[in-house]
Amino acid sequence: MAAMAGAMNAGPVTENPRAEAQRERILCAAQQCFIDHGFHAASMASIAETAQMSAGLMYRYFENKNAIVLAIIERQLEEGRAHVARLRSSSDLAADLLGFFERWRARDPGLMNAALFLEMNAEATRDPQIATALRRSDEAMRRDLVAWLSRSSGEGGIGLPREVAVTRAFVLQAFVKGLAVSAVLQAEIDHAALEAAIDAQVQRLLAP
Amino acid sequence: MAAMAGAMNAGPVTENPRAEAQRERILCAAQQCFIDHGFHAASMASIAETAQMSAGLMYRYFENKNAIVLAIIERQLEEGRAHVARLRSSSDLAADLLGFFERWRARDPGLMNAALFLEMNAEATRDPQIATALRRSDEAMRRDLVAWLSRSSGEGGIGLPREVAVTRAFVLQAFVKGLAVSAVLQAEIDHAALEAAIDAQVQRLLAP
Amino acid sequence: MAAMAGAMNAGPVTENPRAEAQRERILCAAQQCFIDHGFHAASMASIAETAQMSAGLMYRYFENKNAIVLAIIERQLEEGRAHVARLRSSSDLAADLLGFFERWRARDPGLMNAALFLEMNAEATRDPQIATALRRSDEAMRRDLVAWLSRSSGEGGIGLPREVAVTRAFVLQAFVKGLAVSAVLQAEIDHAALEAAIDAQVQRLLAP
Amino acid sequence: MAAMAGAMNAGPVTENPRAEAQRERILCAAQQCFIDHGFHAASMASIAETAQMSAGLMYRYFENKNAIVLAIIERQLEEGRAHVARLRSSSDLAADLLGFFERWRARDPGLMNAALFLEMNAEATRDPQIATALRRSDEAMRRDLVAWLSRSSGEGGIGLPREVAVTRAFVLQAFVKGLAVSAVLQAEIDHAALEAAIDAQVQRLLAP
DNA sequence: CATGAATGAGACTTCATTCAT
DNA sequence: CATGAATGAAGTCTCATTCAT
Repeated sequence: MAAMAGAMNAGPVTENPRAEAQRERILCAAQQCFIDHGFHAASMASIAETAQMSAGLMYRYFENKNAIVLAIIERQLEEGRAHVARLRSSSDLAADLLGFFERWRARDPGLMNAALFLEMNAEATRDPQIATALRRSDEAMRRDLVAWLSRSSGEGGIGLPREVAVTRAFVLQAFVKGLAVSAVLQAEIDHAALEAAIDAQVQRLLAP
Repeated sequence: MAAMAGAMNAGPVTENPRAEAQRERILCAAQQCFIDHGFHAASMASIAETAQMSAGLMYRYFENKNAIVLAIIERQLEEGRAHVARLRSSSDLAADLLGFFERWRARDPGLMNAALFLEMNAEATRDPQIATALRRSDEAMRRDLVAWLSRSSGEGGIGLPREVAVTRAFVLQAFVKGLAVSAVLQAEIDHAALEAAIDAQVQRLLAP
Repeated sequence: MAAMAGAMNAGPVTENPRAEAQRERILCAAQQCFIDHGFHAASMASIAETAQMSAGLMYRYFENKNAIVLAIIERQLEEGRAHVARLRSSSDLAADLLGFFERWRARDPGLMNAALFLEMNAEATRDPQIATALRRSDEAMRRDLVAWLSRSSGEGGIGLPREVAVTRAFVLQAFVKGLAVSAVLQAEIDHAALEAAIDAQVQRLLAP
Repeated sequence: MAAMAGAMNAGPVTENPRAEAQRERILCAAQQCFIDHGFHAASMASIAETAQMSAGLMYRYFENKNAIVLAIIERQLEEGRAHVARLRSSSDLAADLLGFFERWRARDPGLMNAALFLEMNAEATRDPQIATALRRSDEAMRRDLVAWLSRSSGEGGIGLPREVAVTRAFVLQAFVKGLAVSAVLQAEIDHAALEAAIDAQVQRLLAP
């Protein structure tokens, strides 16, 4: 079973390591360019230059510029989802929220980039493929959230009734997204006070 | 104060009504195009067609495409700020939040468009002019919010201590922004339950 | 009636003389380039240069390179058809055939170009739009031919029975096309002898 | 004579059978691709894929794409010429012409392809190498034709005077080419009537 | 004031060809 | 002998912007 699961994920990686490394190089470069200039303004030429390869070569690994955009989006979404899976307690959550905010504000490159996140949501309004990807990821995250909220506290959950958990998860997601938006303006805000406020919010959100 | 603010904006309005009408036509067209295709993908030609005028004429009223983008952004921000100014009680707030969410989800054309809002925030990351505009608007809204939160309830406020109000305002803003983001995916959500959850959030947010 | 017919043809011409002149410039340039390099090898840039305008401008008058190709094809076909309409007697035909051959061989620019004709037929094999255009023109020419062959000689026709005329028209068309193909190699051939041979062929083709 | 002709072509065949097999694979693939997409639109990559070999390998057997085109043209010409060599009587000729037409129309892969034939003639207009190849083949076929037409009927010929034969051969060639052109449009035509018409044409063409 | 024709830069993409492995 | 990754040039097309009319 574990082997199978491994095989399922490893498939493309191990099948052709060289190709996968190239895809990786392209995606990293693309991510940088998209962050710097946006999906539309970033040119294939600039991505190629960042990836240190010819523009034509990228078409061996991606059908389209659009395919690259999609891949970047999927990637960022997966990364975001991984964070949710790690939640354990209410104090975790408050700390995480504050942590995310600070890292978004600092434009930590290891995290889902806030500007990219906003742009992909805006684009979802117009591109059905992106909308589908986003919706799927959004729902998956909400499912994880609901599972965590409705699990008993003995099992590392919060112990909310299921119906309540669904709406709370939605509100929580909205709050997280809002922190991402707020982070892009890099407003100066008192850290300790913010921590208290977020903490209070979270308390209420997780209360029965 | 109100007079000053009015005077600052009124300049172009009273100077030349004809020109202002033209600007208005262009901005309406541009807003539609930007919503439909995004800031970059919308072409000057499509805006001109929507505005039923020649492409060249637009350059008589706006220096370039970027100036139109900026103007649209300022416009949307002003509109958003107007809503905040009307807040009076905590029940107002909860109802407003739910109302905004539903109208964003329905893509109500009379409201600040969610996709546009996301895109302008993303763009603020890259364009200092947009960043400044957004930051100014954001701070103004927060000031209004803080004023309302810290005014005594006898004067139609909430009566929070000033230091507390500042952070609460920030958190509240984040929550509103998050609702805008959440609205673009048009997820199905139980309306009554959401109302309850938002209400509870607001209660906490406004509690002493 | 004449006025109507005039209006019908003049439509695009008189509607916007400037635009029509530009289209004409483009088409002339395109024809030259297509003759010189073929439909595929001729670049939009080379056409633009020949037409002495920027490449981008051509897209104001034609949606596509393909649209230009199509227009050129239709144009050549119309021109070809006009010749058939003028046939009156069997001596006309023999003289015309020889005349066509010589002009094809000399690459007379005022005539349907042989290389272009071959290429468009080859392309008809792959592009349904071109196939349709060619087929329509081919059939129209054959109808004209049949009409002429089956009209009584008193009315300037040949007086063949209708069923016979149909096949003869087909064979005659094939022969004409074959002369076009033969012309591209510019073989040296005794003119007088060729005239006699063509004459004999035509005699037989028009005999009862 | 036959030995000499054989020797001229045999060079590469006997020198290295392996290499010749590879060339053959490439040429078959190229022919298919050229028929499907035309000389220009067919890519080396598609030819390589059809030939089930790497793109790079083809350059071991052909200097460049143009060399492949040339080889394909020579090949098709040889094939065409082989048919002429088999002519024996006037009834042969009429039957052959009809047969060719039907097979061209049906796009019989075993026969010189009509679209390819047209394209190579068009290209001969621009590429001197192709022109030379075509002219040589054309003349060779005409010589064969003249030989047959001027041979006495006792020796399986038609018995025309030589000067007459030259022109008749030219006209006959033109007619055959015309049938090839006509075949690409795949017009519906009454088979029996066409047979009669072709027969009559041929009668006249071979008459003294 | 208004038009829309015109330009030129630049975007995406394809492809013949080469070369390290 | 064979591969296929890599390149660079070239091709089609779009678009913000200008300017003669």
